[in-house]
Amino acid sequence: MSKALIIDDEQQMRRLLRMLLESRGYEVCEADEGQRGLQEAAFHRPDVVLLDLGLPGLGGLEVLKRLREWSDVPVLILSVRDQEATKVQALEIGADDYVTKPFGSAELLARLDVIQRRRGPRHTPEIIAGALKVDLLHHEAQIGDEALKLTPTEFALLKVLTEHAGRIVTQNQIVKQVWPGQSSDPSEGLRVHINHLRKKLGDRGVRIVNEPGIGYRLETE
Amino acid sequence: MSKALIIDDEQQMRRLLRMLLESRGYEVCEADEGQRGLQEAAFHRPDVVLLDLGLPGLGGLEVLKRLREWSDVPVLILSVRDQEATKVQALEIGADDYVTKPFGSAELLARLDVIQRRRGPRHTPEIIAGALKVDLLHHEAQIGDEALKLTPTEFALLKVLTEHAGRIVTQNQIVKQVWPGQSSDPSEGLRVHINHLRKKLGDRGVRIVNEPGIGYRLETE
DNA sequence: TCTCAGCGTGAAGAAGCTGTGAAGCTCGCA
DNA sequence: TGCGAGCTTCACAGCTTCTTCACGCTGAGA
Repeated sequence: MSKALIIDDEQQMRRLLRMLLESRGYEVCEADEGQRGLQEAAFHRPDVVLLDLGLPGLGGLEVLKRLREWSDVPVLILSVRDQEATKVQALEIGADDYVTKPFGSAELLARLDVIQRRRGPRHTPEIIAGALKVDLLHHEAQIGDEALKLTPTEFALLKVLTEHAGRIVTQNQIVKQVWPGQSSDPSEGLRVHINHLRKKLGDRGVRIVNEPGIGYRLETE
Repeated sequence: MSKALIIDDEQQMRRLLRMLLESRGYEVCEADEGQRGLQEAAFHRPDVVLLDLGLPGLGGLEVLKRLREWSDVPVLILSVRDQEATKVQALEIGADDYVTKPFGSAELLARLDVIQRRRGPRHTPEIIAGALKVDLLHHEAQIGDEALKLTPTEFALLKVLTEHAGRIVTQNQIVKQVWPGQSSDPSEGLRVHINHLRKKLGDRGVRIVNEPGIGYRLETE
């Protein structure tokens, strides 16, 4: 699942974009101002950034320039300005696309797909913790050179734990990510899946530790 | 120096584009019709393609689709049509950008730079995995010396699996690549085509393994 | 020692997914 | 118009995975 960062000062627009992106399965974070946008980008490591040009304070182009100093993340510019010079400038600084408001939602989503697709097929997103490697693109996990055969739920569970390896993840956080949009409480089933996962991890230097009353923590040697 | 291929039926437009591109230092080749465009692409191996949608005969979208079967070359669509549905379709099939005529020349050049910035073209018209060879240019597949007689859908399916041979490809990824720009859900039919493909592969050291709830994996000996 | 909340574990039914044959549909072609 | 190849849809059996339940264990607190 991809993470998107919206940097736009208009709340209306942020809400619209959030709805659009979430309907596509994106995980969304927002910033209403340039400086904060850069912080969010550094913290959340989004897979794609939607950047408004007309920001107060630190302008959109300036944000883009600073972002490009340390990140290759695909950036789509949103702007009311339809002047060619502005577009060219943004694209030259390192934007991946430039869409003028108002825009069609389907086109926006399609262009988002394109700029992420273009990132290069060789780059496979993966999380590593000790000897454990979780390959998000191929839905595969392995310890050392040995592949783990996991069911979809077990994989999602391991992913959450590995993302925060070494730190406690609360049951609430786990349940929210593994069973999104669930109304009934699956924390009963969580125990069962933790059990299965532990068996499959075996005794190979990766273990799941319970923190009573709080949640679980993934430990590696 | 980059090579650019222009596929457009209007001579006026071709001349304009050629001037523009050559002023930027591109080496330019042209085609006035879709079929010829594909031949030129295979022969000259351009670094970027400018494709007009309104081609007579083989339409622009069809050209794009066929090109994408064996090449990752960046493609910029030029069109007089400004309808969102058309744009979305083109982008989903594999276009890298979509510019409506009339366009600003500086913007066009900037967008050309962008789409070349990221991707290294795949100029390998065949994929090999174990005893299996998939020839993308000629639409042929063979195991050992024995040719497989495949339908277009089966070929596309085998192509996706072979590109990631040994690794899981999710149903989502498969569907996106085999049925690009499809709105209805063909994952029902996916099972059927997998079934056909398995029968044609037979027992010759190449098999398709299901990973329940996730996708499929091509295994070779 | 008793009680109780939280956790681990096995088992079984429910729910969902896959393989497969067959029927219906579309489209190009003669 | 009829034909055939290929694609899609449907139904259903068999299998995998998920959920639920029951029960035992442990450690903290009274």
